Amino acid sequence: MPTLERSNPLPLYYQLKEVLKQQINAGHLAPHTAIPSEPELVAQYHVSRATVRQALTELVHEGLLYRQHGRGTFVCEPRVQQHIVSELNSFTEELRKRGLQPGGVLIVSELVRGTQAVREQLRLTDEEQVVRLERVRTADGAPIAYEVNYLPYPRAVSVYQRARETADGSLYHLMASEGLHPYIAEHSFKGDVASEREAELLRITAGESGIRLLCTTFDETGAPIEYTEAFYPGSRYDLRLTLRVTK
Amino acid sequence: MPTLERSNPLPLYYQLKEVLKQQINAGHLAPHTAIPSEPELVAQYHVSRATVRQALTELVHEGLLYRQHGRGTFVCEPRVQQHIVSELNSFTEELRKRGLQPGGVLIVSELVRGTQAVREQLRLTDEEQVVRLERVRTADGAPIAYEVNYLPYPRAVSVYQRARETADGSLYHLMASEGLHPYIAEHSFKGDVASEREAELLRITAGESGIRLLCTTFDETGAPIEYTEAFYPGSRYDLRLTLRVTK
DNA sequence: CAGTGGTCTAGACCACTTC
DNA sequence: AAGTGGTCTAGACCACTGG
Repeated sequence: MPTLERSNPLPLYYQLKEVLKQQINAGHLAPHTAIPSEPELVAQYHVSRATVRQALTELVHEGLLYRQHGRGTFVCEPRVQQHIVSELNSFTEELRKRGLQPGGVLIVSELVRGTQAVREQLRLTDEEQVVRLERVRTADGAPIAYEVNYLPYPRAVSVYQRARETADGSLYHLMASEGLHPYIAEHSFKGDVASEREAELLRITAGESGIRLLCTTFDETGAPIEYTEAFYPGSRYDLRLTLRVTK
Repeated sequence: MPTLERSNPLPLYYQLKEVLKQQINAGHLAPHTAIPSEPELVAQYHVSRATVRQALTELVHEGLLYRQHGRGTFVCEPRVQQHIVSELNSFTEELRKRGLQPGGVLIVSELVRGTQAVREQLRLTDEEQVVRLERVRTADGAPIAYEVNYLPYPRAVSVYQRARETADGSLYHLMASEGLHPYIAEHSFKGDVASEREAELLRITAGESGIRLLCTTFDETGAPIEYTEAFYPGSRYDLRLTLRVTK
């Protein structure tokens, strides 16, 4: 059994979380089996019950454990933790999970005024400009999605300067390295058909059905930091989400 | 300032949550303004700091507050709390929010063996049966979605017996009243076109584009309790999700 | 009944932000 | 330096589950 290090700068509850996560992922704790009780964890790891409970409560929120009053704490089935995030916010990670090589082509990177819809989403005045990135996302080299991203200028000036890096990487990773941290993402989408330009870039026929996605992301304070318009052909890509319902 | 009742069977941290929620929703606490500090709340409500922190931590998880180390705790902007849930799991509530009258027509309610896909999702053997509900969902009387729900039999026998109630109400509400509580929902969807049967029921033309949705819901223990196949015409319905990204 | 998680207290020290 | 949230302790009593 691993021990927690008090000399470690990481908090004890966090270290305990990592130990439990590791045991779950390694298969030492099978789904629906009980983990040690709270008093047992207190004794095993020499921490207070409050510290144990902080670790367990967060793991419950993250969907790795569930509690039953009077019975114990149990391991959840491994259904794709935080799939929502990896799916819609880090397209590249999701593809890697599926064994596909993520990539992309940066078609246009420019500074524009933006349409009214874009300015509204990013809460910009008519004078302010936006960074506009137009991309085709690929998996194993094959085009799978058409995507246009808008970011507020000059806040995202460094993303504009390093736009080429988004072609084969994730825009969200680039944004994070520039201090732009998505916290909430609002998606709206509907069934739609490909425009002629999209069909040409995705090598499909115009009018083919797919998903039209609009997404605005906000930082922790609710300030909009990015807006995306995208088209996913139905024949190429299954979106897959896991939504955790709060009781 | 409201006070917390120690004679109230509801926990103190829960009462405090409700008080703060009410103040936020009533507009007494504007977005991005700081709420009282933790020591202040301790003094105001005569509870320990741990109790205050439990209330605040849950409100942060629910997206009503955000914390900044060394600065304070602030009110989030009111972006559709738990929109994921209301949108995809309680269709009727979502429509009401939009000022539309939700309704539906129960076309078929039957006990069948189910296709292989259905039995796999619900983890049933070849012998076990499923409850199959075929519905058209409506808003202000106009058809907006075609939906087929499958539930394990005999666990969901009471849903089968009361199937008519799902026509104008929510299946999830009926399930809840029968002890079936969705905890996780897995959705997959893609752009697709309407079949002839769907087109007829939805009064659109066959081949019109829309979203094909597959959804499996699980209870707290990870046991599958419901499986849905649905089609939303693109011309009738914008799905709208709010995803909260965990840091 | 014993064991589990659920709630709560009254402290303590620390890291971070602001002035 | 003062105030904020972040972490942690060592207790306590309660409600629920199971044998």
